[in-house]
Amino acid sequence: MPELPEVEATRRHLEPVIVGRTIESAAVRRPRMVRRHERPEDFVDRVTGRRIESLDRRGKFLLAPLTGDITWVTHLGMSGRLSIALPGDEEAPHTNVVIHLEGPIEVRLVDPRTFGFVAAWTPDELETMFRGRVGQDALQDLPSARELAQELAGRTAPIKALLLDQRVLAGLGNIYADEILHRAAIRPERPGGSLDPAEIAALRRAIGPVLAAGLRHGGTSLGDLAYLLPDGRTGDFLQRLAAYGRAGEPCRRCGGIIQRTVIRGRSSFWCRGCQF
DNA sequence: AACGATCCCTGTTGGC
DNA sequence: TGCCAACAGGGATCGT
Repeated sequence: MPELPEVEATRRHLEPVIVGRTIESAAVRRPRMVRRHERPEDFVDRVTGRRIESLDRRGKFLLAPLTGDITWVTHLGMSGRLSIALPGDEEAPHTNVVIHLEGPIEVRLVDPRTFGFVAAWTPDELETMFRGRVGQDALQDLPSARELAQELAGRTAPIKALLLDQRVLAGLGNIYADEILHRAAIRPERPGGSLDPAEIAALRRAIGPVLAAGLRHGGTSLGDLAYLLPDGRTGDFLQRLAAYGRAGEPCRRCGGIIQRTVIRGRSSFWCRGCQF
């Protein structure tokens, strides 16, 4: 499922192809995929005729500023995928939004579970939507250990839940949160405020390498809902996971058995032997 | 304010 | 073998 590394892999794949091109039209096949607009047509109207100035990312959001102060925003949800195609290419099932660019080429949003979405926002709307909802990017703008300590101070929620909270840190999802906690040797159910400075430092140090490894291996793929790179390759990071999905298997670090517990309704995998 | 539960959605999985 | 309930999860929303 697309977390920060998968979204960044998508960004890097699309950027050289779509930046500088003008959006000629857009088609919304699943109205639900357009969020924060009164009508799906409002999204279409807002993006049509504008040129893509860049392709950026914040957390799991892809941001494409367009000429005329509108930003095309895309979130992949949990099963979303963006691909480049030529008009006439066979469409994958669940192709829910198609952006037609000059060329002509198409950007297709395929998303079976429709948890993803697109929107087109003004700078004010973007600011309003992100303020209080999306924190600093976990890869490009990682907060210092001191800043993290301030975020965690006094918090009673499990550190796992806080890592998933996009306001604390933007970009982590269930898989990478578990991997980061394993690398940092911290149990997921520990109250955020119970972490001492050394543990917070270890947690912070674990974030970069885990995300970089995910990015290096092309993202994580899970079964048939596999995250697919835009050109169709599957990532091989799944086989390299240390904790996620490995309940009952031996820990690669200490040989202990990986446990599965449910935190905030989400599966959490951790090692009883080396996470404290 | 912080926290936890619930809901949305559909393809896959696992148990009988 | 076949069927169906359970499961997966990011983010919005709501109740406490």
